[in-house]
Amino acid sequence: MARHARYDRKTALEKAVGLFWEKGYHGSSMKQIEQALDMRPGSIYATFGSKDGLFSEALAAYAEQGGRELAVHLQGFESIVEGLQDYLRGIACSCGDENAAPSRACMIVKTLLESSNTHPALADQANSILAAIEQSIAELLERAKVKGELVESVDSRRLAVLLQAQIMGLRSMGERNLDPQIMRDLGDDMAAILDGFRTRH
Amino acid sequence: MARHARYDRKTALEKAVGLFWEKGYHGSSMKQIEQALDMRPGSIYATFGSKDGLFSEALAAYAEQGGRELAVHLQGFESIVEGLQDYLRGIACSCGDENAAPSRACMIVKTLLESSNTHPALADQANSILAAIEQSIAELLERAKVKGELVESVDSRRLAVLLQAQIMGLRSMGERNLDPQIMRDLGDDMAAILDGFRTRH
DNA sequence: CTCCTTTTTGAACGATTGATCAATTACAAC
DNA sequence: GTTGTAATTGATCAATCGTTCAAAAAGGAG
Repeated sequence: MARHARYDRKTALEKAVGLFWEKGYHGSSMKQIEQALDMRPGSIYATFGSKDGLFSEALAAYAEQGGRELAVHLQGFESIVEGLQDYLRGIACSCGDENAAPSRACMIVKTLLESSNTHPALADQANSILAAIEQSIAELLERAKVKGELVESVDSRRLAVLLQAQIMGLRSMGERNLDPQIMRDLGDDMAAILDGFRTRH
Repeated sequence: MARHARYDRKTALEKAVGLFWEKGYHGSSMKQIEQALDMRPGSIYATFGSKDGLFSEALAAYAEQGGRELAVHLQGFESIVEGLQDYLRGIACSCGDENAAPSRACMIVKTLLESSNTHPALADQANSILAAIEQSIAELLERAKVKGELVESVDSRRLAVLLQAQIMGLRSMGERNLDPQIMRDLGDDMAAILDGFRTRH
């Protein structure tokens, strides 16, 4: 046997997520990456292959973590719909916090907009992730429908797209650094949109 | 007197908008800019000062054109609210067209997300433009309220933010290249949100 | 300790970045 | 045609880009 790696792959990836999420793909130079990961070029290339490879893995890690967070969040709610509504309000609130995260906007959307006409491989990856998220939301809504939380006429896929667009808009709006109260109101208003599809008791 | 400029400033700016809108700030190199504008570096720098200066002017031109398009669009409608609803549906439709525009997503939002943590000057400009658009929408909604199209309880500013977030989400979703019918449905659903604030006769 | 393997290092690579400027070209005035 | 002014050109700049690799360093096995 021989020397063991000084760097934990997972830890390094988390740091990469932080940098890429904050500055984007083109906005993060290898020099900044070396500093953020505290790794020298050779180690980075031996571990991740290329800047593209590192970014791709970072994006995947970001998406996975985001999915986990949503799942955990929903566990705290009896009602799926109320869980989703609170999720929207939570995003709106976190956009008020200063320095809570590297960026308020979603890294996946940032990647999609940055690379759609310059870096097809990254755009494809972002698109796949967004499609998967949409699918997850659609399944959640379908379950909510079966549970009787949503009216029978709801098209789960269609409502999922509407909901995903709300999240995109909300988090992009967060990048504007508006007054926290304005953001809270926006979160409430978006949550209220779902009320229009709920069953009343 | 002497030689007159071979290039029309306005025409050059339109071409710059096309390139920057498509590829973003970091994604557009001076070489590509030279090609797109059919101008050599010296002429570009003599006319616009720097890449930053050119981008800034291009972004302003984009915003102005967008504002004009909204105003023209609304002229075709008796009802302000119906005009806004049709505006949303129009965006959703144009996202279905292939190659209709350099990009489906909004150049202002692309700029905000790309530069918020890397290029403060550009981010500030994007933020100012978004604030101005929000203000315009708020004034439109206020007029609609006075006209009796919207219920008395509507907070124009707050609804303007919700509406702007819809546009952001809708156009970002457009970048996903979804089925045109899905996009049309999304446009309809977003337009329907406004119905909740309308007065019924 | 001596080997052997693996990881880390940091100098260096060619390519490309945004930007500059002296030389050239084109036009208007006289 | 000559002159004067302004615009255009394209080679060229230093800096930075992502990437490579030979050499050094760090452990486990014998």
